[in-house]
Amino acid sequence: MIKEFKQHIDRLRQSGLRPTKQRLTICKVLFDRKDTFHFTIDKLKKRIEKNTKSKVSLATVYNTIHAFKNNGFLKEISLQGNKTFFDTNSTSHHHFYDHDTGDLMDIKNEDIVVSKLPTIPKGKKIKKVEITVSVENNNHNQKK
Amino acid sequence: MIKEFKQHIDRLRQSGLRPTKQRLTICKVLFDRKDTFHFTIDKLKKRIEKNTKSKVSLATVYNTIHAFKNNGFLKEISLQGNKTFFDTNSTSHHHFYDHDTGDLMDIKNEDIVVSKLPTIPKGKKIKKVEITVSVENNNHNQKK
DNA sequence: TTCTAGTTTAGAATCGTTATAAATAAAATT
DNA sequence: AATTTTATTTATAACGATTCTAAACTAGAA
Repeated sequence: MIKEFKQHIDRLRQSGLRPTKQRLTICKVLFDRKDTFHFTIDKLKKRIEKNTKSKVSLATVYNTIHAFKNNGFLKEISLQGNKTFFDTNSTSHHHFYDHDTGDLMDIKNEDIVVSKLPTIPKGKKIKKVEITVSVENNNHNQKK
Repeated sequence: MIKEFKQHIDRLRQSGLRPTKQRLTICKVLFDRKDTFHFTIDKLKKRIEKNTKSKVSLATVYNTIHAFKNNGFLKEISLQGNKTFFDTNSTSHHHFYDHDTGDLMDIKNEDIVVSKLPTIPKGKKIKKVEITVSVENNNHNQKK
């Protein structure tokens, strides 16, 4: 029972976050799976409701996701439009964005190479480089 | 008088948009200048109020900017967080995002080279590639 | 001049997110 | 183990950005 959560408890403690019931519930939903995935707050809330008996308030979902993001458990993804996406893959990587379906897919860091970068503004340093490759169906804008 | 707007009227007509007073006012504010720039709807509204006698309702600013974007007069810029930026430079290019000040700066297309791209998902083609280089002050996270 | 479809407008509605402040729970102290 | 402290959770209010609505207006066509 406790064992099930041992790793999550440790990780939370290491970041100075108290391992509360709610946070462990969210950890389970986010991290106890083989593959990483992308989500919006809204979708996560629904997934929690569907997959666990615990109830977590919307405010807590927001609080927790931000705490997780600030501690490097999650990445926030920049996308056009006003939807905010998060990614349980917190390693350095990039994304395909499917314009037709709204799907996001990871691009491994080694599958994309930037061989020339512009001069960085004076007094500044690079914090991160984000690349989004938008794709669409082959038959877009086809003449008949 | 009319001459002043001739080019804007032509461009609007070519896109099937009626050259209304409001659209021409916005065209003037956006395009009658030497340099391109980045803006939010909010900032544009204020600029219109300050630089012209005409008044344009907020709803019309939204309508017009979306029409302009859909017709390729403007680019929408993807950034983390929920602020939506537009760019009067509609040519293909990328951006520096200054994490400390919130400033956006253009990166010319030729100043950044992607020499390896991942395999595109089946049945899809690339629509666009967007690169955002986030920068921050050199002294960030410095130990004293 | 009249007609019609497109456009503008103020204001209401909606959406995602953050703030508030009271209740609760975890950890530290006794 | 009881008490105190501090962090966390919660429902709900508030907020800012954006979209919707439907009535008034206007450009261009007939």
